Amino acid sequence: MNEQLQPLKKQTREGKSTRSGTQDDVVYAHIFDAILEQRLAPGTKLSEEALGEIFGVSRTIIRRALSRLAHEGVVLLRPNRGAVVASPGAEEARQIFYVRRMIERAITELACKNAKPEQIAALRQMVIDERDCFARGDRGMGIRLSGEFHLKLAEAAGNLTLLGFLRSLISQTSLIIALYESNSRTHCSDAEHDQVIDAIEAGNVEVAVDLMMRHMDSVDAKLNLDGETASDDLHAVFSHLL
Amino acid sequence: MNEQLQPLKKQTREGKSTRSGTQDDVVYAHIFDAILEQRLAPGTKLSEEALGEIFGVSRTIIRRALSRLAHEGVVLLRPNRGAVVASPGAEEARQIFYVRRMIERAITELACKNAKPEQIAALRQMVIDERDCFARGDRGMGIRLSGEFHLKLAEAAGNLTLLGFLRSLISQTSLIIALYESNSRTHCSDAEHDQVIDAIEAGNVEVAVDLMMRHMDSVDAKLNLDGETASDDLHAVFSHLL
DNA sequence: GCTGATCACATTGTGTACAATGCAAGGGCT
DNA sequence: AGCCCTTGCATTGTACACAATGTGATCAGC
Repeated sequence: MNEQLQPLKKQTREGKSTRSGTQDDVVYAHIFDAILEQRLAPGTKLSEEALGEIFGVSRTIIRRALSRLAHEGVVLLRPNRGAVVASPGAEEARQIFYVRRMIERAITELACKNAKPEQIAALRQMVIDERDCFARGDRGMGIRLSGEFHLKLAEAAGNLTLLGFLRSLISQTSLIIALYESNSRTHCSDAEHDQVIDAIEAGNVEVAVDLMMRHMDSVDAKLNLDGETASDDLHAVFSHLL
Repeated sequence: MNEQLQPLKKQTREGKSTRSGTQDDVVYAHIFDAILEQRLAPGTKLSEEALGEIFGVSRTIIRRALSRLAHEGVVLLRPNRGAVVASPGAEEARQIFYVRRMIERAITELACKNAKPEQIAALRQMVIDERDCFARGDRGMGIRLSGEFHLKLAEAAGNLTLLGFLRSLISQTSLIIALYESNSRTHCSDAEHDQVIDAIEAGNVEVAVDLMMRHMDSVDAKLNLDGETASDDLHAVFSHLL
């Protein structure tokens, strides 16, 4: 998925990001994907020079990308110490899930009111893509597509602020899932996504919210935040107060 | 509070921000304050070079500060076109208030459970400071102190994610208040803040949440988002599709 | 032998120069 | 006279060089 390490000098690939140019979007996306796909373990140091050499850009670009990632909570930026992949502890994870649940509830309610038919169609397509991805066994991509489904839903809700918040939440949630997932089963079971769409299309707010909440339940039911997380947790503790 | 426009070269003032060095914090705070105090009108172009000369730092610092401000929604960063002070439209403002109401409800609930006595004491002190500020007629400072009260409350709630979100929301809310406020009366009436603290200290969740929601009501009751906002709104429209 | 400080290296923070892009004014053409 | 193209300027985007800071190792002292 990311074997091209050429200079990628003037890649005009059009991302839908709101940022400045184009290059930092690419770098940002690559690092982000790498984290979600667990090719970058939490606590890993992200050297600016090394990344710059890898992507063929200067540290300026890397720095911007890291800054964005830090603001979204998937990277920890320590002054004069460099950046590391964030490693949220169990308590932090619980807090993030608490907020996400709240946001998702609001989004579901709003989506019932405001979702347009074309947006619902797009959502259904996303579920299909997601299913394909899981069928192919592409784990990292699956996590990301699950996230994008929820983002699309937030888009349909029509509240830009909520959309922005959810983007940040999903980034961190994905990281947490990658960290604490106990069962290797599907993460967001596509059936649940489908059911939510049905309820939204029918405009049934009560059912839609209930389904979404159950969906959230099933997500963090797959995590074992309570128990000890073996060496990972210990390592996380150390890198945390470091 | 911000009259010093000397080079401020090596100011070692220790901010509690999570960012990198120290300088961009200062620049960030100054620009932010200027926006809240309406010394920078919405739509105003924020030239990097000009700001750099004003603050005696290079464009690098300015750029970082603008990036932060953009991420918080008080500045709009247009690729290759520079940065301008954000000018949220009425609908955008309504969405922001909707989300803020939701977040504040959650924070109030959590604060009832988790607030420690020392934090409550700090909150009471903030109300006093706030009152002083309004008594002195310092409008911009008053708006910011009102915001900091809510932030302190979020801190007491003990959820870092909510705290981060509220920070962003307050920034934008303050901007909106500065834009759409109709009455020149007090913004967050300190009496309301005091009542909320009372309820939280008593651990009465129902009352606390109810008071907070009334507080929110009284805040956006002072805004006239519905009617035409005279020339300001028109100007906003133009700078928006620009 | 272990603890302590000092020095060298590596990495990040900042400033500046150059390149690219967008905008505006002026002139030529229709 | 109006429209379009070209050219020049202003501003942002990027890269690089220097300065500051943190880290680790070596060595002296207890």
